[in-house]
Amino acid sequence: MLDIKRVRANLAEVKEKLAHRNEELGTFDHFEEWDQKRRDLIAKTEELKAARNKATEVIAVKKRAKEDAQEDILKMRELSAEIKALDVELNDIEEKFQDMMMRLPNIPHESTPVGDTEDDNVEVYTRGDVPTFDFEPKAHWDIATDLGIIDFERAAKVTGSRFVFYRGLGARLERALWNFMMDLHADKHGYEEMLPPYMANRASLTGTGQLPKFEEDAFLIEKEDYFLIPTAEVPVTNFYRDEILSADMLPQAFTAFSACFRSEAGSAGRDTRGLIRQHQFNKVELVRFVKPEESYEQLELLTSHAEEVLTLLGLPYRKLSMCTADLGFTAAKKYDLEVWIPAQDKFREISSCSNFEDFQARRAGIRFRRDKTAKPEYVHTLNGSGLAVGRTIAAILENYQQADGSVKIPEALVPYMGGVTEIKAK
RNA sequence: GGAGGUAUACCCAAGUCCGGCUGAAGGGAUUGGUCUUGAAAACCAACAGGCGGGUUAAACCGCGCGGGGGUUCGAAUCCCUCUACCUCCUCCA
Repeated sequence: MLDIKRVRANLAEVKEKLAHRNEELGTFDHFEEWDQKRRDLIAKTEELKAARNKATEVIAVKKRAKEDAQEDILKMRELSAEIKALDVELNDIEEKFQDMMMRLPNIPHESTPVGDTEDDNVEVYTRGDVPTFDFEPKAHWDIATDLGIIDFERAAKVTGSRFVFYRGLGARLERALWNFMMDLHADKHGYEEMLPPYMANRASLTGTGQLPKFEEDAFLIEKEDYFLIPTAEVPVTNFYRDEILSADMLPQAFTAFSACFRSEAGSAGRDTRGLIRQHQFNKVELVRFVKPEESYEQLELLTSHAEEVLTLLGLPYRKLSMCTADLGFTAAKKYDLEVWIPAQDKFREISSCSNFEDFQARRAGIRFRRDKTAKPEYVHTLNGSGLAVGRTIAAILENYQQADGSVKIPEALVPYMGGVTEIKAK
């Protein structure tokens, strides 16, 4: 959520900055009107409540002295009714106002390129060598199916479309990958390992920004009103919801493996084949809680941690600075890492690393104190995929495929594969 | 799933039956001070933080006893509801 005072004081500037986002701004046009009405009502009700508090004291004193207070009580009856009516009015405007604020996207950082479409994303650099093949490279779904390590058809039977079975060395490769990633982040990059719940409540999804605007993207367990997490970002960021941390706890970094669940509403027909867009996929997530003044250097750091996974796996990738139109709802700045997918002859997103500044912290109430007597301030939160495991499998299968249909295992993974160096057809 | 219990400030805890000098006793922790070569102990003092309105800043005002709603002139206290935790039974990886 945006800081209401900041929006009020810089309304024209905020409008200008949000205009470059590819987002619906809903009822934002009413900001001034509703903000004023809301504050007027607050002033009025609080004035009456102050009067009520005084009058109540008078009655209490009379009652204690066994005097008659009937006249005061009758007057108070009217006053209370008036307060009640105004409170209803206030709650109504408050609800509309809060809902409007919760549906406003974050303000882009000044270093975020301004743009209108994804074509305006800025390439920061490309790393690694795009492989050349002296044969026609196959798509990963064909490679995997031919090797018998992934079964799309039976998953469709057992569950439905956009689900998958990994089997044999495919399942092993998936497990090897997330173990490799978790070890790298926990042992080398200094993240604390975390294993979160795979369901989260409404307050948590609101805290990280999936709700109220994007409810249709999530799977809901109606009976409990729990959501299947779309990313470990949700439970891990909300770990500190409604808490005040001490400054010496910052920066704090967590890495979490989880399954992720997305309804992919609105993506019908896109990436229908293969591992790129599944309803359930595994991901290793990186989350950082930091002081405001260091969040941009922390974004570079976090992004470099995600990049190192790609580097160690020998996968060619490029780093994009996402423009205002492609930022996502919650981010002030975002880097996407895109891995080379040979059969598609293009780079595809495999990691998103974002600085949310205080946008999530404000929604989730995550604060810190610089010292014992200081006022609490909002932390800045960041996260990034380190990496999406399914898409990494797709990239490995395609980039490491051989003419005979076998796939070499990247060196860094061999120890995690029990020494297996290639996957061959049986 | 069944039966019962609990939720008060950083922690512990009184108050709830019987609504009103309790926005909250008491203890611990913490912070500052006295004493001491230093520390401990002892003693003195401060200690609801937070959110919202308001203000250049203050003052000031409102909210607040797990969350939400209700009754009442007035709610920590009465009623409803939700949530979390605890005990016992049942079931279960």
